[in-house]
Amino acid sequence: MEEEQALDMFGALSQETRLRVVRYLVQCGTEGASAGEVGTQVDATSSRASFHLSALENAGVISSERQSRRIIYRANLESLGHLISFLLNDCCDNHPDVWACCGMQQDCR
Amino acid sequence: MEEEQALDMFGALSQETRLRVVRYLVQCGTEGASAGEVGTQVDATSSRASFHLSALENAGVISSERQSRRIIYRANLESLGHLISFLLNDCCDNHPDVWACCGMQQDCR
DNA sequence: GTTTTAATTCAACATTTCAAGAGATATTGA
DNA sequence: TCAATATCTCTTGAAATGTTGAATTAAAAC
Repeated sequence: MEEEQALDMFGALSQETRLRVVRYLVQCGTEGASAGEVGTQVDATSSRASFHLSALENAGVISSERQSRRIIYRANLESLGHLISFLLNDCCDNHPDVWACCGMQQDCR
Repeated sequence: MEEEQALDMFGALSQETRLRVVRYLVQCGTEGASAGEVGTQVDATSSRASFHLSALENAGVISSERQSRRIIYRANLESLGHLISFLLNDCCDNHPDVWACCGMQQDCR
């Protein structure tokens, strides 16, 4: 993963409402959820939800698809995985202590 | 890990200079590095380095220790590990697809 | 075509963050 | 104590971010 995208993703995840959105969308799985549903779930007005959804989409954390009059958002599990990999490998240099704090053995890859 | 600390850590990591600081400090290992060294390494003025170092310390990403006239900073590998664990478990609900993108098998814990 | 629903965009404002430099504080050694 | 070194704090101004409500676009139903 490019450093630039990692920075964008960290920025996207560093906001309470957006983190709640991500969690909710991960729960929703492949079904995803419409902008309206997401807004209701995270207790945000429609414009606020829209603002944060597009911030998350720009950072690559989630993706969207139009389905008739609604727009369905889904968590982008692939890029979230890549972000974790970036943290673990690029930033933390694959350090055993970091692995240990994740509850993993280093030889499990 | 508390959500609040995760938010703080994501915010701390979402800035280019600070991410560079973290990477450098991880490289330095238990030895750590002084504020001056870090500033030189990441090409920042002393006040800027100090500003970002304290932001990182407040977020719990790094820790510091005074050694006579210098202050030695070290990466906090434990909290970085916890952050990864938070992403993997709390946010991504331990989803197999996320594990796959990290290059790991799910049964390796 | 008009209305309804879903979502986005825009403008305004407040808040936060960042960079740079000047000055303050703490530690050491002469 | 005084000078030198290392680091932090404060201030300033510029830029980015977050919230709100109103206006706008898009699709569907009548």
